[in-house]
Amino acid sequence: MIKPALPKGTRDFAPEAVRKRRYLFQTIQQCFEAFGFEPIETPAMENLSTLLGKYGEEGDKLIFRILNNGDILPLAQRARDSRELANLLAEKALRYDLTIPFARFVVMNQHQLVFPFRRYQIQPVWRADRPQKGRYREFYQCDADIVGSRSLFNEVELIGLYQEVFSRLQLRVRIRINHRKWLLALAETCGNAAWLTPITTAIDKIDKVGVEQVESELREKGFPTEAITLIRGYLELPNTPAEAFPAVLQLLRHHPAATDAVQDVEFILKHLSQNEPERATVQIDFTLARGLDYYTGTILEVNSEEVAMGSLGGGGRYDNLTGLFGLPDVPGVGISFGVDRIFDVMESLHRFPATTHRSTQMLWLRIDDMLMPQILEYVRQFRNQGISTEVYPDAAKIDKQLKYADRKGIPFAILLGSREYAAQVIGLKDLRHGTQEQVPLSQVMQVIRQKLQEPER
RNA sequence: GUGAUUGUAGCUCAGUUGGUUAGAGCGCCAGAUUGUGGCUCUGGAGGUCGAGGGUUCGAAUCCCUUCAAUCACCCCA
Repeated sequence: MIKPALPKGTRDFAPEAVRKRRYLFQTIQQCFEAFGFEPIETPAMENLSTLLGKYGEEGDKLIFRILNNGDILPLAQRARDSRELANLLAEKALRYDLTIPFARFVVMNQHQLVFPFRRYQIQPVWRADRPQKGRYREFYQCDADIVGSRSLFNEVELIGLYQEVFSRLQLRVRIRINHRKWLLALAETCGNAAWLTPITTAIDKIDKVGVEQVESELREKGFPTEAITLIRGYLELPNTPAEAFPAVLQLLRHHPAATDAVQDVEFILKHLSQNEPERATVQIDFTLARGLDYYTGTILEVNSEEVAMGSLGGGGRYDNLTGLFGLPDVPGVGISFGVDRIFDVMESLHRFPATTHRSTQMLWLRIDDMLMPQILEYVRQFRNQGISTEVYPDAAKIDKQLKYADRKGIPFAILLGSREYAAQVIGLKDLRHGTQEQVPLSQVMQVIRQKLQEPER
């Protein structure tokens, strides 16, 4: 016997979880559609070469590779080390995110698409990460991107989209915004543009480890004292727009990139809707880094205000994503929703609406098989009316049948046995209140339909 | 890739310095009630104590190895 088990970091979803997840997908999808985004889908697997090198060195390690079919031994023998071996034996890989496959899609379909192209995509992605809280090896992303436009109104739109979705889900979140050009200007002001990556990965940790740790990490990596002083100043920048913009410009000595970034972020904040106070707040966070190498402008990240959890979504602007696939000068900006984490947050806050539970509305009990033809006919009629209906299949005791209805949360059970038939009625039992009434056979459809429309008490 | 913690019934967990036949609650099945769920009562089924090895007269308990899960780091949604 094989012990039943799942691969690490993957999950089954029971009926209730699927209903709740669908609620999230539907909410997000409705918002995407309301904002005029169009759906696309791409394959679960891509050519390995499409994905390699797009997510940084760490990212490459986390790509799930698909072993080639056929006789792999001769190929394997040509490899000189395990890295080469891996690339020889796998030509395909599972997609790591939705953005790179989207870039490939845009290049391959560039002549058919209408630009600026707004697309959304809701599909699973796979990462060979070690799983932990809020982190899975198979999870869904819901992406919305706008490509073919440099306008900052796109950023304004996408932030509005975040606000709309989380407002509909009744989750309190904080949207943080930063700009890659500030980080670039910081690196250059420190003396070396190549320091961008070590600086950003170091300061990204500030929330967790604090300023001291960040500084000691930089010192260990051999950063000069002046650079560390500058970075400390950067970390201590105020975050209200009125103070932040002059301060960052002064700190970075009016570096042209820093000036660009100030203009961009100022523009975006100015155009965000101001008169809806219940919406998620947007705040400048100079320490927000985000790993993915392709971002060049604005970067965004969403966090719950209510539950400690990794980010619920993120995104940013990339000015040359399709350039990697031979189509230069297609700027874009996009955001992603992490449904699996949003699910965990909603679940821990019991924030799913009650309507996600119910499925079957009524159960017809199997009491007297002589009457089953008639029961099946009623069932057919109710189903045609869109009322979700079941018949208990086994000739079990009534209490077992009722227990089934109770456990499944079915609100109504209907008894039609020989006694009822003799009186030309059915027994209509309301499981929620424990009441039962008799309804004449001639009025069954009418009375029950009315019952189901009554508001729940 | 690195580190820590935990593995006992379907689930959540007890289990004494190593000592007889490993327990509880919940759940499941049956009965009390041959046509009425939830509540109650009675009874029953269900265990390779994660796996393998070692120490011992004797191991769920001590030691070693291994596997798995969880959490944290790195990184990320």
